[in-house]
Amino acid sequence: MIRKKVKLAYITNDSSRKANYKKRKKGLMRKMSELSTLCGIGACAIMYSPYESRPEVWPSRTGFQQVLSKFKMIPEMEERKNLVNQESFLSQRTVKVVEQLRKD
Amino acid sequence: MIRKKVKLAYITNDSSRKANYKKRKKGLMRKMSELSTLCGIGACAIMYSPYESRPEVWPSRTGFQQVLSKFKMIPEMEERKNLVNQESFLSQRTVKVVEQLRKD
DNA sequence: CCAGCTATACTTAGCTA
DNA sequence: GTAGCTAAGTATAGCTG
Repeated sequence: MIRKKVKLAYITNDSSRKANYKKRKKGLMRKMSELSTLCGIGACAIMYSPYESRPEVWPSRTGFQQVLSKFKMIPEMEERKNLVNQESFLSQRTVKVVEQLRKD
Repeated sequence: MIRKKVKLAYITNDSSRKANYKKRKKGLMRKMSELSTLCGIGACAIMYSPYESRPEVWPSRTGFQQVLSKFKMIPEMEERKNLVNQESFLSQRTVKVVEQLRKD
């Protein structure tokens, strides 16, 4: 059972790649959950893969919304400061995204 | 240098919590990058914390859009199948999110 | 194909400067 | 506050059922 060093490159073998994806996705989800708990922060992630019929979303739909709703606060502050750099712009777009989600 | 076992609970000490957040956020970002490279998938994450003035977004704005644009494919398929469970509903909302982002 | 195992690779808590 | 170290602890590659 010799584990190769991770080579940071696309896994060409189909089944290996899929298996790898499933394992790492699980690990990633767990880590997000941990970070969220340990530091009391909001976070969310979306992953798309050809191996699954649906995008993978963390956290649950409810949590997803709760997290996103918090983002509203930040962009509003940025806006008041009248920042126009790319990053604040992205933040502002995120607000719009939040609004859309909250309409459900 | 005795490292305590991770207790999965909110870190009450302010500076410890912030330091922890920064470290784990970095690790999470790296893992997302790895998964994306290794498996050729699209993924994105957003993290909000009181320790930073802006939400943390992975990957870059450009990559973020590229990833989200891929989601369009899946929800459209779900829609055709006329699925109405919560998960497919979420997928459909994601489409809307994508549309919003792509207007930039 | 998926779940479980376990040795090894990687991550990171606590510390130092 | 930030950056870097290193051992304790965790994740996971390759394998097995």
